[in-house]
Amino acid sequence: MAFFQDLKARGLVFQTTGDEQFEAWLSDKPRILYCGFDPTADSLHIGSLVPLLMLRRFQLAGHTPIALVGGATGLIGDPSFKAHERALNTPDVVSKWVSRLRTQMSQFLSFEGDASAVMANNLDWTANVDVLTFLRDVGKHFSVNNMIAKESVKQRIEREGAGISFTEFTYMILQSFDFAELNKRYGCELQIGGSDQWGNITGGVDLTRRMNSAQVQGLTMPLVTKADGTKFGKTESGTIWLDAKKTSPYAFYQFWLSTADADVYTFLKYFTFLSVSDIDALEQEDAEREGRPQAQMVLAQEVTRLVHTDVGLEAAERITQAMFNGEEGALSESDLAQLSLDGLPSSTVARAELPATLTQLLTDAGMVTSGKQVKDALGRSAVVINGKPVSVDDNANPQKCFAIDSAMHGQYFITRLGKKKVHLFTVV
RNA sequence: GGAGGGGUUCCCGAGUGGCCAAAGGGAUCAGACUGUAAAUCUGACGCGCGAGCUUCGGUGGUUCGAAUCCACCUCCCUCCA
Repeated sequence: MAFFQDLKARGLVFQTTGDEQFEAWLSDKPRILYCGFDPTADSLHIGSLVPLLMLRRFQLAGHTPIALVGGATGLIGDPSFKAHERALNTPDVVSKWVSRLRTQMSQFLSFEGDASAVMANNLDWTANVDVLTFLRDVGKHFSVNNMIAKESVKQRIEREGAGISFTEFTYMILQSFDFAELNKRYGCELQIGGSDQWGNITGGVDLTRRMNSAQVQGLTMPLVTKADGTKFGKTESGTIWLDAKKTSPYAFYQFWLSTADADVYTFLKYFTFLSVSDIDALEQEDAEREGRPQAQMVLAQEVTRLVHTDVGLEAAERITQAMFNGEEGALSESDLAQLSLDGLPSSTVARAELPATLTQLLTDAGMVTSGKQVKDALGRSAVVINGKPVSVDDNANPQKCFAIDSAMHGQYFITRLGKKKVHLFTVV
């Protein structure tokens, strides 16, 4: 299937410039494109995965991707569809985040061959532009009338109780300048981004035409949404990050594994490189089968492998296998040690230092955020230690719950809270 | 600089002297049902095993008693200059 047709079949094309002609333009010859990522944290999260994988899709199709990290724009803050003005981060912090993101982004692209990827940082061409030059050469091309008409800032302008600073309002100009600059430096002629970036992208298209007399294009991808309307990418424990130190491969794998049926085939198209026909076939197969679909597992495997490589995937699968196949009693001592290394949440406590209550212990271990939740779970027999449910009466008696004779291999206690939370305690 | 309107527990949003740890909705967590899914129902949802303790932008004050009244401060919004 032709590249652009494939993107459309995956549902990855939300809007493009040039309407009908876009496809012909794209298939005409290899193009140079870019996508920007602002440093708003010390890691990217799965929200950035769609555009990141999109760059890779383009590269695999023979186009040259430029991954831009927003060392400059990150200092300003993108107001697009944000309800509130945000606090500025210090240059120091932003520059640290920039270097983290660079490393993360580069793992998804290839830096070899004809379509070798390029890494760029917009601070390189904005840091030394003085205000007057910027206002005269760049700002003059923007009509405030047009800018305030953009949907992306509309709620900030119209909404009661909100507002927008000049700083954030200028963001669009800064990003537009990036496109013009990348066009000049690298011959970049396409910018891609999430659908919330449409306003910024068209701003760049206009500016490039005015400053460089060049016609460039834009393409946006849909925002990832869930069928039940809740926010994608967040759980109780927070954001799902790409950094293994912030979200372990196991937690990452589990996140994808619990995708709702209503979303899973869409996500397979968004987040994996499996062909659309394979995904459709899988959907067909799942529909004919009784019980649990295979799709979630395929999704979890594919995405975990993409982000955390085979090593991370294997670790995640080892834990999942051991914890959710009802065979935890059969685990050997070395298996248990491996689970901990693989990223199963675990901690070591000295027997003499066990706290007075289970609520305290499980809260300290990070299984829950408050003792109340443990109490609630205890009342429903939802706390299980080495296969044995613990009751409210045992709360004040951890010594009994973690008695040596109920330990696995003399010191291990697999503690579950609910169906999904597992923690390995080593009591010595 | 002037006039007015706001800042409530993760989010939205009620509450204008005691009945308020604070309505309602959302999110989240746990249970039942299932398939580590969805939907539905149930429970929890500031912290604490508990007695109890700490909250309603901040600091003081009035009062037996304040999220609610007063003063000052701070941040945000709207309009005027």
